[in-house]
Amino acid sequence: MATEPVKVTVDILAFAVQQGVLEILLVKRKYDPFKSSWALPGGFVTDADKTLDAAAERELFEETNVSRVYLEQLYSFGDQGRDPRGRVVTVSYLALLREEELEIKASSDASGVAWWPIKELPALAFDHAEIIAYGLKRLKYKIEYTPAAFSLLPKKFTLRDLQVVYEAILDHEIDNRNFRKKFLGAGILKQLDETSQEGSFRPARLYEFSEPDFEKLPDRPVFVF
Amino acid sequence: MATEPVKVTVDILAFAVQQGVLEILLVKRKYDPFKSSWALPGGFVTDADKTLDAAAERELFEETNVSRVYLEQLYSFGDQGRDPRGRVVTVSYLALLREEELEIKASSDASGVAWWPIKELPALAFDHAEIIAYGLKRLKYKIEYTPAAFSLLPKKFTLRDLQVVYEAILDHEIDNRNFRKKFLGAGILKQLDETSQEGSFRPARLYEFSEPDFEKLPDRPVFVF
DNA sequence: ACAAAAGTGTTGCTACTACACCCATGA
DNA sequence: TCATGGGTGTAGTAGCAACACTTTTGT
Repeated sequence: MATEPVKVTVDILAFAVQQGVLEILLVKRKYDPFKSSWALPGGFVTDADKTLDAAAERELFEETNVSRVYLEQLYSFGDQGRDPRGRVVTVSYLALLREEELEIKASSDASGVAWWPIKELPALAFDHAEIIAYGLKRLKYKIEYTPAAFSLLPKKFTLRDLQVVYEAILDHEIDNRNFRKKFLGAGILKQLDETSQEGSFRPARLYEFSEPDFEKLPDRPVFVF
Repeated sequence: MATEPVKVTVDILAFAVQQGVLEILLVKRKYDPFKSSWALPGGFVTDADKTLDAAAERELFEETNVSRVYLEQLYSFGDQGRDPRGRVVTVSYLALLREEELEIKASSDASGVAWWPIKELPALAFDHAEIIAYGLKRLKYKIEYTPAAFSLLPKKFTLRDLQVVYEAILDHEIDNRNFRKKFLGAGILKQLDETSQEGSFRPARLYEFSEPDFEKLPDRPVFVF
């Protein structure tokens, strides 16, 4: 049973919704293989990483300087031949970033790190197109069955902001009356006394997600539109 | 960035429902670490395994002599210290076996391979108790949102057989009128002209799962009870 | 005729969809 | 006063939970 050593990487699917568009973070590869192709941020798991989650967190931080984001393991890819350097098993992670936090990214090595609209992806290294397709499916599912969408919004947001996130990810329009009814009825939003003034029209009320209220619900609500 | 080599294993959570009880397949370890503890079947990924799925299939076959079963990747575990031999990343798999096929298992090295009721597990090696807990959660979810339950039943089954599978996995009783109504209404069962005679009482009609009919449905049915 | 499991309907309620107009604000 | 996005209600429908008795068979 002598076997070539296997290498393990974590790759991160970092999503954000910016100006109503769902985008994913990609890096331009500096070395072969796939030199100067776009690829998912990620890298090898090291002894310093106590857990796979920690490795993903570290890799994401190295690219974006953002920490404390929503991070969740998705799926592992390990087909032979997916990396020309040898057997590589990649554990993929879903990360959800808030638009407000994205400025920070610029402070990292700006060259070769960019947000790409999910509908206009460039050619990708390795099997990363396949990994993104899988992750996108999971993301659509997650916002319908978990409060994951709030990880893409600032602490205070309007109902319109929330709806924009759902529409960007699900890729279709939603009736705003039904949308608001479901979220307001779910009892997981705390209405604030503040409003958001965006232009010369009626200001929108701000809300916060209430994690404790969510946890107290007898059954998990479903946000299917 | 010199790093100890990482090893990758696949471990299989093989479930079956026998006499109305949900059971999982465990093996008694022959070597250290955890010698003679019970553990999940599995082993290292080798060069001969073209994919991780193939590695899981191979490992399962080696323990049970069963092939062509439902097999699906669940989650990867890679905390430092979970294996005293070094950094080991384990990709866990869910396998669903039909009661009828289980005889075959005896033909494998009988010593140290056994089915354990999920509610009466022995002490387990490594972090396998945690892996099983995770897999069980996923299994409960899967039978409510996918036709996975049919992978635990023979090709021909009665509605009672199907209900027994749901009750064993969900671990609670279900109203049989509502249960039958939902499945008969879903349009995914083909009623056969045969019946199953089990004793001195009314014979039950046999059904088959119709995969094509399931695929043709406009939206996925939900089997929540 | 009896024991055992198979099989069957209804009612009330909840939750969803579809749909169009008034409100508040700054310019 | 106008332009802009914020915010609201209802009616019809579909699907679910709760609930108990009759049917078929072998002995």
